[in-house]
Amino acid sequence: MIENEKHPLNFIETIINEDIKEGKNAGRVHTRFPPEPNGYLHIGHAKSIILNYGLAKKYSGKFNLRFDDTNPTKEEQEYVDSIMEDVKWLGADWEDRLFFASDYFDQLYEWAEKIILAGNAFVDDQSAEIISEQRGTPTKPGIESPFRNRTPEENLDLFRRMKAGEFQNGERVLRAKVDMASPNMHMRDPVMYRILHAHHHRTGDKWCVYPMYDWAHGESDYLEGITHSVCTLEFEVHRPLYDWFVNQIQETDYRPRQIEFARLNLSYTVMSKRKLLELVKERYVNGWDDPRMPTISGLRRRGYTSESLKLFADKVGVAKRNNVIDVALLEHSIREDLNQKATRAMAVLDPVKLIIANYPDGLVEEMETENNPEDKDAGTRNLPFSKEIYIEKNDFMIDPPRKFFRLGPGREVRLKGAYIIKCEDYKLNSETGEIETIYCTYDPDSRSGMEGSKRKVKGTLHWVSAQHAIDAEVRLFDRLFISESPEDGEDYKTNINPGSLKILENCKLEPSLKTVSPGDKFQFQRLGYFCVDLDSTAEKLVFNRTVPLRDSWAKMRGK
RNA sequence: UGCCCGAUGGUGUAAUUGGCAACACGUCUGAUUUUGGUUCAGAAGAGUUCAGGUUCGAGCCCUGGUCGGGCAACCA
Repeated sequence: MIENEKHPLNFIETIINEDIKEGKNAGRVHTRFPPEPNGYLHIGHAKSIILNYGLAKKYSGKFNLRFDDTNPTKEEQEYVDSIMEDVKWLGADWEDRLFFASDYFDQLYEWAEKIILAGNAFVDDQSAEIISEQRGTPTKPGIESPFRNRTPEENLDLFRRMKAGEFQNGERVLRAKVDMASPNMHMRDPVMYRILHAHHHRTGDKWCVYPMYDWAHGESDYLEGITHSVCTLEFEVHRPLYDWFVNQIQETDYRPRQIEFARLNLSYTVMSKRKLLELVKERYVNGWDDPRMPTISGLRRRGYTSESLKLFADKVGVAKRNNVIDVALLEHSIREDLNQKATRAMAVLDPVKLIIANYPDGLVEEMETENNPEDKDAGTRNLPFSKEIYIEKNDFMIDPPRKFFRLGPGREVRLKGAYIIKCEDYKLNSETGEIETIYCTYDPDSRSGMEGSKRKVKGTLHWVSAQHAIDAEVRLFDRLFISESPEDGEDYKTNINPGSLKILENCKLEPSLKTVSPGDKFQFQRLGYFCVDLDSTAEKLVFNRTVPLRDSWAKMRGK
């Protein structure tokens, strides 16, 4: 349970091992994922979910999903629903432990009264501005509120009246009495409750005082028996306060422990909820689940599998230093997964007609082809072949360079799973000058499987029989931002990639793809991994390109 | 002029109680290949932020600097 010989321990596992060794919390491990329902989850959250759930599994512990819903002005049911869907999709199973911080409002309130009675919290009548001024700055100590020394009785009375709704928003707050001179700003008599006459998505209008994060979070952990409360680095300075609050209410020697790790950053994208919200609201993308978004729902729609995200999280690791992960690592992870699983298919995205002059008119042959060379159990299917086919426009060049292993005048090429053909002639469009038709002959003895097919031929092309082809729209995505770190400049929006979405209307697919449904994943041979989009219907098929195949030819040409 | 973190190839993460830096991605060769994919073989690339110290020996320990990040919502 402690060791995993495949991987060295990350620093959190090291801590957990020590805790277990020391017998802390009876050796239990219990983690949680605590999202605020004020936006959709992104791949950074995926890292956290996979980490927290993974720790629970590894140590035979438990994992909770808890919504941190202490601010009714920002939170919505829509987000709760999407978050649950995403966490579930990632395979993190909270079993019967779905919680909300709002479940604990009564308990929290009761504890707050106790802390008041103990003389460790007081009601402050001052405005937010004044309180903020008195707090000082990181280099200058704060000064104490004039209301700091009210009697517990007066504080209790005031707090009860706050709860009863006698005051307006902002009129009073409950503050913990810690230390206004602390070098840690968070210890300078932090606010525990503020007055918010707002409708809460779960508790309705029952409350008009709402707990602040620092007060609610650690106590929620405590109530749930969380042992290791994993969060991101920016909460590091909150830890003393986390511990202070737990100290106020602690009854046994059980203690939750906050551990901070570095959040995930990805090159060529933004990760803050605020910015993602902006992209959605200002229509730079088509919603939270736009396949270009780094959201979990966007990645899912794009064709990413949850397994690929786990592979990714594994490669990324867990540490405390700030990082920027190359998107290439994400792309590698999905290729790694899909290469094993995706059914291969023939699809021509930018078609040009090719006529095989010596192939019998009207003949249709069924070409048996394997569904996945990486998986023998995937079986085979038949592809119809005929005199007129489509190939990819960029698989033909009139005057090809030496290293171009594709079709050109006088050149021979293999049609994957079918015959070897030779280009005899071509015709250009009289107006545009673009290639319009390619004329070839085929070698009847070169059908796949025949002796004649064993010849060495430079290139192999994918193709689709013209008369059997079905039409589809294919959406190609590029990175949403031009810049590797779009948040560096003044305004990240100036770095938006105007060409991040390209829609191809006239794609030709092999007929077996007629009956696909949204979410189905394929490798379009020689092109990349594609999945059926949510917009796809039987009348109009729509595919998303998840990621292209590695392309050493494109790389050569780029140089 | 405060407090808290962090610093290892281009990127990310490792390095048993201190024992001459490993893995992954990326890059570059070559082989195989009816996907210019996959697979396989190999290469380049850091001497661990700097300066001292302890030690037979330091990426790991100590001291001091430098650089980077975080902290001053009635947000989380």
